[in-house]
Amino acid sequence: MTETTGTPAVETIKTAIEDILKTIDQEREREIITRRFGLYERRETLEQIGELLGITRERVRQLEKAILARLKTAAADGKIPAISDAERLIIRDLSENGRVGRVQDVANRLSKDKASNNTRSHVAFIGELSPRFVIINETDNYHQGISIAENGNEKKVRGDIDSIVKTIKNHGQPIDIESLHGMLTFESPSQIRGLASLSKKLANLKDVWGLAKWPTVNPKNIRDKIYVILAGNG
DNA sequence: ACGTATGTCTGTGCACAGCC
DNA sequence: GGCTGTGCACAGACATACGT
Repeated sequence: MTETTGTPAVETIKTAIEDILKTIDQEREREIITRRFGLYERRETLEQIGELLGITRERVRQLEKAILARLKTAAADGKIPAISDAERLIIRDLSENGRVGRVQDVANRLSKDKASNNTRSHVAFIGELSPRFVIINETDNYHQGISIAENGNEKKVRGDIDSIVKTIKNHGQPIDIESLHGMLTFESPSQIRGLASLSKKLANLKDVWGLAKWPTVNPKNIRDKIYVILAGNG
């Protein structure tokens, strides 16, 4: 296994993850967390971890829940100092980018390149533990996201995303971020951009946003692409 | 539409410690 | 010894996502 060194930000977050894991006494509990969140390798299911540990998937779920609750309390009480450096980095990044966005995009920016799966998992894990963030779980309609806690809970963020999708749908054609900002009541255009990036129903071309099914923002074949170029040239 | 994989909820049994 | 609370572990039922 080769160890590559990432950017200082990526290394800081990696160190935080290691320090958090050190606060878990039992080997078994560390295994559950690292494997469930894919902190070192790819994510594993409850079933796979249960098989490894010789317990049922349900017991793994119960343990995972209990461990996370413990870690969250410790993090909220400031008992995991290592987490604060990582928090600061993520908060700074989000503050510069609309206070909300895809976990993958945050990880990419911190990596100054396409982030590794590990780095993405690390960012998501910090987001899960820290009370300063809210994680938006991935579903059919949303990418995995991270938001500053002041933006509201997961449900609120999903509602905000939905309102942007609805506005674009009603508009009926691709629209730029500034125009959307004029039509909605979000604090900044970049917040709209961050929220919109979380929707799987939306796509953008040069910061002009539309429904993902519209070829004008999401050209799928050469005909669409030619159309977009011609339309762009008037 | 259907079967399969995965995750979640609920109820139950067992072991153990502390207390009377 | 009997009672009670707690933690651990499991099975079954159900919900949801996903692939065919």
